[in-house]
Amino acid sequence: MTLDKHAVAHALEEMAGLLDLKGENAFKVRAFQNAARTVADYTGDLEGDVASGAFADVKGIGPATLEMVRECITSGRSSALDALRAEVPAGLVQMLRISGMGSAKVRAVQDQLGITTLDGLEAAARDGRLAALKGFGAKTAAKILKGIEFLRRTAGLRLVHHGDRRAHGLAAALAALPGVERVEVAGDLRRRLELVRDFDLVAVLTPVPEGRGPDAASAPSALGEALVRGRAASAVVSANAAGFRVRLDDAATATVACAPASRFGHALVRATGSATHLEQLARRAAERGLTLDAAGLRRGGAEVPCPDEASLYAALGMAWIPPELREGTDEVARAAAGPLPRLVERGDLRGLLHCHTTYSDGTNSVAELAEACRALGYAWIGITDHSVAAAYAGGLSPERVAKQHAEIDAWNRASPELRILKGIEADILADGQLDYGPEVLGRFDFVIGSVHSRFDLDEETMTARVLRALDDPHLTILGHPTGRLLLTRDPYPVDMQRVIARAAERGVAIEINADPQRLDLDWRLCRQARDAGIAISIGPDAHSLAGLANVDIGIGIARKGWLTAEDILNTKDAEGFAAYAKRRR
DNA sequence: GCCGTTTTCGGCCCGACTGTTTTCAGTCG
Repeated sequence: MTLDKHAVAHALEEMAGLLDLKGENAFKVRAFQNAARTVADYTGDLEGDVASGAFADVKGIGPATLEMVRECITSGRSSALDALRAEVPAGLVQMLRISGMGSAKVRAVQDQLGITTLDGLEAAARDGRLAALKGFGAKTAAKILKGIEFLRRTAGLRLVHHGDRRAHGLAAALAALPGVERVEVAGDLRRRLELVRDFDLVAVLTPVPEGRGPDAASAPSALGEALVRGRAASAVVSANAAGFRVRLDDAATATVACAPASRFGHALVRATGSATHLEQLARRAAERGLTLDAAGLRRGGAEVPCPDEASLYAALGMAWIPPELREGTDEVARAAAGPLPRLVERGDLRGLLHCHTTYSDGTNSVAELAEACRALGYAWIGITDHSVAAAYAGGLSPERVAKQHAEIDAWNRASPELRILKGIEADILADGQLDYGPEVLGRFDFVIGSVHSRFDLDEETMTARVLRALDDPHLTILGHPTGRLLLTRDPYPVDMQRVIARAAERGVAIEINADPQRLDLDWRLCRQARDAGIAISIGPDAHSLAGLANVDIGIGIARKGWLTAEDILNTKDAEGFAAYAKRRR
């Protein structure tokens, strides 16, 4: 088994963490982090280029990182990583994920208290031993306790794009087995929830011919065992005629419902809907003299065939409900009352908003991003590098802004088929001001304003900060409005009700930041924002060409929030979007 | 560990903030 580029990048990242914990040179640590990013962002054929030697010429890849990548790709493991794993306790690696704990503090805990587990750290934080350490104190101990609580609360969850890769890998392995006709990924992933724990799949099995006994090869338990033999799963947890459940290598489980083609629609609906959605469907069925449960859809004793989902919803007298909506809010009642709105689709987007170039912390040039967007079929792109206050990200001085604008003007003169709009992701400072003055802000076609620092303000102060930014007539879009980093950091405290009201009043759009770590605006607030009259933008927050694909994750969130093409700013043409941005000035 | 070159070792993104100190190390974005 070999590793794909994401798994290789993850291995390099883990290597960096372990080296850091060992007290290695910080630049050596960064070299592995840089290599991880280089691999994750690599758009070429990684396996082929490593084999041919071309990958050795990539900037940031040297002898040690090349060897590690090569080994991961050819053998699926890294001897250097295995050696370090044996040396550094796993609990220390977990501690690195606690906000406020870097390698220095973790090492202090290990060296001075002999603690190497989260449980041990928690006990020391509670009984005062931690606060007594040099460089620690009561506030640090309290912050670490909060961090441990966060880790426990999010344990076992994974980001949606990681879930996609894992589930589709399993689905492919299952689909390759004899007797399996079709496999679909269902469950939380199909509903496009931002975080997923376990997986649900539906498999259509080849029917057993009349008069012949059950085909051992395609019985659910046999399929589960075949997955384990093929190392796609680690163990079969349970199995019966209707399906099986396997454990994956990381303790998550995958439940596979097995159905004949005539009941595929029913199985997919069951495996996709939230519990509330399924209860509402069952009530609806009962109202119409039908029975809907795990066994199928029946009228009297007779099964109603559901070869696809539409036939099941039709039998219940309602329109097919897109999977993203099946959360048990009001989608069943709405679908029963009439057709649902047509949700936004990738093909509706004409422009791409929010991406970073080499001018700040992106890895591709303006021209490379523009070229890639043209190839993806976009008509325009809004470049938004970081602004001057974001020093860590190489934020643009006014002089660099002028240089970038000259480059964009040259592109636009030479390449009319894809227009570049001049944007900026301006920092919202602690007092709510944007970090450029009106003169510089006025040079941009549009401005995204985002909070990137001082997350520790209380809710009142933070809300006032964001409201003041919304008052700035240069602001076009409020970027990632709560600052959350899924599985890493909770949202900062901000009253989103007041933010939505003020954004509506001022005519400022709100972003769905489509970075899978953010997905912020949360889908649960999308309808409310739209109903208040707020336009929504979908921003990949791309820092590389690979990041442009974030848009697809963002589309899932927008759909989950019931948004249509008309609600989304990116569906405008370039002139329409530029005019939208100008009207507040 | 990687880069870039004045080709063999010095520099690597950096400023603000916090909690700890009582002048600064550690963390963050």
